[in-house]
Amino acid sequence: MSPSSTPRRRGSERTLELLDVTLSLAEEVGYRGLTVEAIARRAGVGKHTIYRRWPTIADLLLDALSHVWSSELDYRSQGAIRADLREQFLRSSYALSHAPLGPIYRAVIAAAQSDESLRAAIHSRFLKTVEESTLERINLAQQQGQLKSDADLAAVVEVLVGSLYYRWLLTDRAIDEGAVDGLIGMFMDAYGESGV
Amino acid sequence: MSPSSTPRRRGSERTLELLDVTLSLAEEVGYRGLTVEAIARRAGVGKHTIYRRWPTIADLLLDALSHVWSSELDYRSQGAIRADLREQFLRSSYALSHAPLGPIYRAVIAAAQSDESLRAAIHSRFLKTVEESTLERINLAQQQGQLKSDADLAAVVEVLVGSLYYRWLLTDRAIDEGAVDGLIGMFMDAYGESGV
DNA sequence: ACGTCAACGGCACATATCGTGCCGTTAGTG
DNA sequence: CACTAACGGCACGATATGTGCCGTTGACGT
Repeated sequence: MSPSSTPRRRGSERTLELLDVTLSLAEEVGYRGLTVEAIARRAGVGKHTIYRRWPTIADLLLDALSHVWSSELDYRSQGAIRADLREQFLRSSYALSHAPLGPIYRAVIAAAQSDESLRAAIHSRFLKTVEESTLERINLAQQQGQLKSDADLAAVVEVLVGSLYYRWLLTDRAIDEGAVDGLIGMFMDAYGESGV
Repeated sequence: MSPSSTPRRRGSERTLELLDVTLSLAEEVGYRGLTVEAIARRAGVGKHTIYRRWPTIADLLLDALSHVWSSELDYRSQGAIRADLREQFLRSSYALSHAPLGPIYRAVIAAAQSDESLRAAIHSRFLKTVEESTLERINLAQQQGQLKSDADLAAVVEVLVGSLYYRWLLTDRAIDEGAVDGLIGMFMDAYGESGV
């Protein structure tokens, strides 16, 4: 055969290839297609090649999430707190609502409902990061006098993040600009220093 | 045989029996045991008897949820808004965190992540009720002058409910008195009329 | 250039679940 | 007492999981 057909066996390159196949499956068939069999089939790979790398499909999906999500997490931190939150929430919400991140994340969260340690893994690998970066950003705003100084911001962050995830996971309402503006408006009404 | 052994075939009584078996399975083996096969096996019933009543397991679980949840939804509405919210949130959180409601609800929510219409069904059958009854209670408080008159309470309710569900579904933090008091404290700080 | 060996693809297997079909039995109705 | 629908039990095909086996391939050291 000509060298055009893909050569086999490439160690860690195979790993990236499998992550890409996982992402493209999520693009095309969504949550339902994210099985070990389907991924192996599409990748032209034995199931062992997947199980050798990830003990369960959840671990694969967690890595696939990391692979696609890294650029979404950091705040730009350059403008007013209201504008920065708005941009960050809209960007995150867009990612949640579209392939490939949306279907994969949904699949992991669904699986986590029957696996407490997976729930903890999701929280420590993703949600904790979201909470912490948001906390840093509003802590900065508080230091700059844009927020009341007596607010318990750590608790506030959980409420902000929770509100978005609730809407995403459990309602059929979109996380649109109206929803984000409403949430941030509420936050600023409650904690913004008047006049900011 | 003596009449002591259960007679077969009882129409709508069988339906209630199946709901009870579903609840007891959730008690004992949790989320993982909630399969049609397992329920049929424990009930000593052919699978048809289940499929004849509910097109999918999700529909069965929705009915089982209704069966066990009806008494948890209504506010007592007799005290101060802060105390009423506290009691209601703690009661709901306890139900979410314990069998049989917790495992069944988790199973339905997991299934709903791959089924948009199921997500809508959950929202309209349960979450909408929760949101509405909470909204009614804090609307009453607003009319009684316990809350600021310009607050957008409908949006606030989504945030309150979302915060509890987020913690329940996606973190390993318990919804304890501290969490509830923190949430309500934030709500009252933001919207309570000073001195209430 | 050649050997070695782990990674690999392909296949099969045991197990579990889903949803459906069939059949003989049983309970409620007229 | 006969009729009929609901029923329990069983089997089936389809699909997924996780593991085992086998022959092949490619990267690496010598």
